[in-house]
Amino acid sequence: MVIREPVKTDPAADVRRGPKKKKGVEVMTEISSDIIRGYNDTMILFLLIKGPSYGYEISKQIRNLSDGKYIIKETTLYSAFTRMEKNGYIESFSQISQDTGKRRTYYRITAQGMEYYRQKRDEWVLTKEVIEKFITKENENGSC
Amino acid sequence: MVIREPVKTDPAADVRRGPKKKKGVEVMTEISSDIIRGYNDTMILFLLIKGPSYGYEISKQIRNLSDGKYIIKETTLYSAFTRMEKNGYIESFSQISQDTGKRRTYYRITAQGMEYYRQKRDEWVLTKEVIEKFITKENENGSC
DNA sequence: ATCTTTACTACGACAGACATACTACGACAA
DNA sequence: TTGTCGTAGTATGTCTGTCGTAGTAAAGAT
Repeated sequence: MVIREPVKTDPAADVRRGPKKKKGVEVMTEISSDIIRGYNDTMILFLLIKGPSYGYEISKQIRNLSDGKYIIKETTLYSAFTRMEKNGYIESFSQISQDTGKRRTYYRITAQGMEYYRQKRDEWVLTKEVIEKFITKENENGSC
Repeated sequence: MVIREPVKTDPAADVRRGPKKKKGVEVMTEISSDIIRGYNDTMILFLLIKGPSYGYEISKQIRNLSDGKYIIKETTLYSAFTRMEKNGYIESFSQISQDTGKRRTYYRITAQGMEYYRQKRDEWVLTKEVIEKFITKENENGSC
């Protein structure tokens, strides 16, 4: 019976918990989960259009494509997979990778998934327009 | 004791339930609550920067500024007010309007609210960049 | 007279993101 | 040989913002 100490024992903790906040002069602007919400699916589908992939790879690709600005949480990613498979947007299949020889769960996009992606893309264009009407460029707003 | 019929008796129901979906050839692309989530506060604050206002007016201004593309739900709006007041982003005061003579709850933005708005604005710029990396322009993506 | 607009409030449900924690295996270093 | 790192996940429960539903109430329009 070991009393859990506040020592970091789990090496993968950073990935799960997200990047450390830089405490310093400048406040690190981070992408909040509220705005990305609902677009995680879109990002995953975008990557699956290029071909089947699996969790860990998708995760890395999102990090890379966003220049490290957005790191998707593991739980968010895998729950997105489950949800999208249930909705028929993706299909899973198990396969042994040629390089590691280990079994992994791959996902491929379906026709419905493509359709959903296109819808989300159109919605994005609309939403962007609307939100930008409420965003001042730097400090151009007269009253402040 | 009246058994509730499925007849629409409430005239304000449209505002609460949002616009009717146009059933026809083209599928109406609507802004989903998932992407606007978290930016309702930002939109409200943006309008309050220009001066104190109240629920109904804010609601109309959002509809107008977005050319009717986004109609905020009443419950969303008023719960946003409550939340933001609790967070210190806005202050409320009751006042009788000159025109109608009726008492209304007005809100004004605080310094903290301005700070929050600026943060959200910066976050938006970042988020937009990231999401656009995952959005293909129309059908330019090679594999489809 | 009844409908519409204005101006709210209350309550509960839902869904996506997240925190926390755990498993398992191979590589490589101290 | 112990420990850390990278890989590749699963399980479970919490939080929060949005939304559906349902009221109240008074002034103005038809």
